[in-house]
This record gives sequence, structure tokens and C-alpha cells, in this order.
Amino acid sequence: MDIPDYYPQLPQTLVHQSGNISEDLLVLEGSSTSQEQKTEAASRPAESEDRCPVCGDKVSGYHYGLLTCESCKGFFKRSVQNNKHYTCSEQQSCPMNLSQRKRCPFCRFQKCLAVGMKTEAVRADRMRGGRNKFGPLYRRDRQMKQNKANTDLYRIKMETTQTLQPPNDPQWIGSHTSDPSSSSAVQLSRIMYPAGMGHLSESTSLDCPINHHKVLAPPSMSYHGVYCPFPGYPRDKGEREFSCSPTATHYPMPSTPNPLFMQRSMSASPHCPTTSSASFLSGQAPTQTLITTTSTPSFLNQLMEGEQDEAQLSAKVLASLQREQANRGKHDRLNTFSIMCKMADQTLFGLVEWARNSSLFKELKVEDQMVLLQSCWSELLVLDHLCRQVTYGKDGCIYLVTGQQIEVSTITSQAGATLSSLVSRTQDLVSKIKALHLDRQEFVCLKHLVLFNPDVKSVHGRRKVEQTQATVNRALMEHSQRNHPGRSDKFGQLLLRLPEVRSISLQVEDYLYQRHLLGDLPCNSLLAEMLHAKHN
DNA sequence: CACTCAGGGCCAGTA
DNA sequence: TACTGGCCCTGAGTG
Repeated sequence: MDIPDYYPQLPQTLVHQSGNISEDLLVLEGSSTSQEQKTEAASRPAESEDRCPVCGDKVSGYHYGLLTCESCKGFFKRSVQNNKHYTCSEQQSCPMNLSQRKRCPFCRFQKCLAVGMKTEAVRADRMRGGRNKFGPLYRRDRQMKQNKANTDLYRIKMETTQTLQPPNDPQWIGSHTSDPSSSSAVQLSRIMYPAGMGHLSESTSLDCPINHHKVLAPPSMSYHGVYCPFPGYPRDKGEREFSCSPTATHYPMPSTPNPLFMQRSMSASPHCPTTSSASFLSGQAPTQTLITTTSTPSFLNQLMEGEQDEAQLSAKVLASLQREQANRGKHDRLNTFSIMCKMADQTLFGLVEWARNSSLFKELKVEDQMVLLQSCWSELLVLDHLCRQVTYGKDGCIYLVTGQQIEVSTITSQAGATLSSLVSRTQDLVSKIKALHLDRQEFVCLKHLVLFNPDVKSVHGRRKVEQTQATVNRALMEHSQRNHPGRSDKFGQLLLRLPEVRSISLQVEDYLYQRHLLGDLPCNSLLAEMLHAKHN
């Protein structure tokens, strides 16, 4: 199917025409106006679960990846099967609802893609009947919906009998939205503990609606950097000025002392790669490896399987932003910082999904998985951002997960010292990595090396983590030596980038924490939860 | 082996 | 005449 032709319509190079990056970012508002969507949503708040995410009609079941109506199912099928190429006579942002869905097939198909309908679910051989490969996805979706129904029921019962206790940290948990798509403060647990495995009592989530859309995001979403600058944000909004030493040792402490933060910040050496690579390079083979690398290419292929399609991620994040904006009024637009946080949040969901789908990661206990993710989430975000810049970014621009690009000069001219520093440091690192000609396999290995960090406290299966790290490390070395025989130092150069990644990620975390203390960070997000977990 | 349910086909209605 | 959308058929997966 020649469907990818449609994708270039989604990401657009961002030219800051308005002079306000926040406004420019909201150009992505998309296929229906916020007011229209808000009106629609308000008119049927309790039914949203049974409404087609494309047009709002009644859903008839799972079709091509998600619950849609019969009409959009048929439309999507015909579009893909007949390789339709539509055009939009308007601005490619036509309203999409029950009465207007027929007006613009272009925008309708874009909306189908944006909400997550999968072209690959339309059978090329046109075979009838049977089940598709998304069965597990549908099952999980149903289970999540059931869980939510139970939680909502429980919440209603509780609310009728008692007053909810205020959270321990009112600043942290104080501003939940009523948006059903909002994330929960226990989202990581929800993602990591599938149905029937809940370690958190239902009461834990009383204040925290679950975001099923995000939990159900397709596997292996990748990233866009949370530390991407927010140049439209005024300096006087409380951004702190502090020096940005490239070494973690000189990293400024958060205003609230935190042992974990201290420990990480004071750690002079990078974690996983050096530990394992040292033993590996010294000839100490791990006593036992989970997966042999005797066939490194197939091992790397296995790691690559979880990597996600960038276009799909882009569409997903765009759809999420559109939903968020649609639930707001015209005078209640998301500011640039909020947009960036939303992007980072969606990306983080994707990274958690990516980790969960990793065959290596699945070998660990869920408790260990959570601890590892809580430890390395910001480094994964940074790595993911770097990969995106190296793959898609133009010189002098930052490539967002939505496909938009912002000129670095625009950012640095409007951002405060901290953000400017972060941007500069990150761009420097992008340049170094570009010079190293990293390929996707090497990026995937680096992500695994960051993920499998045996130095993380309270990991029970430390040995397993070490072994996996060593295995990935070996695969990375073999791959680098095989593909770049003329560059014997490439493997070492790759590992040397990880301390820089970590340093940047710590600065990102600190910046976000400062913004959190100012009340700027959206509380009901996975991002906030991860940040909270570290600073608690 | 009966049942489920998601993808495909059909065809009357519509623009 | 091309497109839409409701309805039905098909058949792999499930218990």
C-alpha cells in the first residue's frame, strides 16, 4: 500500500511566523476546531468511551487498531485498499464530526491515522474472516476499560461516603483536571502491572483518572526531548539561573535535599556502560548470559523489533495535543511549556511501552522494571531526542516529535540561561554523535545500556541486569567493529557519550523540578510521576 | 467444537 | 457515477 504518502502532511516544518512559538505549535490543532470539539465533547461527556474517535459516531467494535464506527471502518478500508489519494480544498483542518465527515475525505483519513488506525491491519490479500495480530492490543484495551470502569465505580462510591483526603504534597497532586484523557499519578504502575496484577490499591488512584489512550499507545513510541526549549516562556516566570557544568559533580542541587538526587549527582562515573564494558573489555565474560550474541545481527534485530514507527508516533502525539486543546476554550490555550510537557509525556509513555515490549526487559521482575525505568527515564528521553535529531534534524534546527522544527537561534534568543545551556549542550552532543555516524542499532544498544543499570538501588535481580547489560555491550562492540572496521575507537567513543547524556538528563530533571516547585509542571502526567519518584 | 469478533464484501442509498 | 455506510459473511482464535 502506498499510504505513507499521507504522512508528510502531518509533520510540518515550523516557521515561527507569528513570532510566538506557542502559537506556532498550536497550528497543529488539526482536523477540527477546539470550540467545535469542546462543544461536541461537552454534549456527550459520559458517552465518549462509546464514540468513534474520528467522527463521534457510535462505535461498532475494534477496527484496524481501535474502537471506531462502522462508517469510518469502511472508509478507512476503502481508502487503504484502493490506495486513495485525497486532497483538501481548505486548510487541511476541516472539522470532523458525524454530519461533516463526508465533506473532506483527506482530513477524515488524516484523522483516522492520527487517532491510531493502522493501515497494516487492512489485509493486502483481502482474505476474509479470522483475527488479526492486534488481538492482544484489543484484549489489553478491554481490560483497561474494565479496570477504569471499576475504578470509577469505586470512586463514585467513595465520594458519596467520604471526603477525599488531601494529598501529601498539594503542589504535586493538587491540580487534576477533569479531562478523561488526563494521565494518572500512578500511571507507571498501571502500565507496568497489567490487569490482575495491580500492586496499588484502587484507592490509590481515587484522584487520578487513568488515561487509557496513553496506556494503549502503540508499542515502542519514541521520544522527543523534554528538555527541548520553551522559548516563548518568559524569563521572569521563575527560571533559575545557575551554571551548567558538563559534569554531574558540579550539578546544582534542588532546593529540596534529596538523597537519591544527591547520590546520582555525586556519582562520578557513568553507570552501566563503564561497569560492564570494563569487565567485558578486560576479558571477563559474564558467568551467564540470558541471550547469546553468537549471532550479533539477529540479536540486534531482536532489539530493533521494539523500535517504533516515527510517523505513527508523530500522529499519535499530534492527536493527543489536539484532544487536549479541544478540551480547552479558545482563550485557554496550552502554553509552550505545557505543549512540550505533553509531548514529553507522550514520548515517555512510548518509552515505557518500548521497554515493556523488550524481550530482555521482560525477563526482569516487574518491580525491578519499574525501579529501572524510574531511574533512567530522563536519559532515555535524551537518547531518544538525540536519535531524532541525528536522523531527521537539520543543522541549526531542533526536530520535535510532532515533525515540526524550531530554529535553535530562535530558542536561544528567547529562552533563559538554563534552557539556552541545555539547548547548546544538547546540540553539541548531536554534532558529536553525527560525527560518529551512529546507526539505529547502536542507538538501540545505548538505550538498553542505559535501561539495564545494575547500579540502581533496590534492584533485586542485579545479576540479571548486569548480565543483560554485558550482553548488549558485547553486541554493540561487535556491531561497531564489524560495520566500522576502520574506526577501532568507535565503540569507546559511543560509550563516552553516555556520561554526557546522563549529565544533560540530570540538568533536565533539575530544570523540571524547579518548574514543578513553581507549579508549572502538569501534575497528572507520567512525567511528573517519574520526577516525583526520584525526588521522593 | 461452539462461540467470538474483526476484516472483507455487498448493495441500496446518496451527493 | 463514485462514494457512503449498514448489514452480513468468513474464518482464525479462544475457552
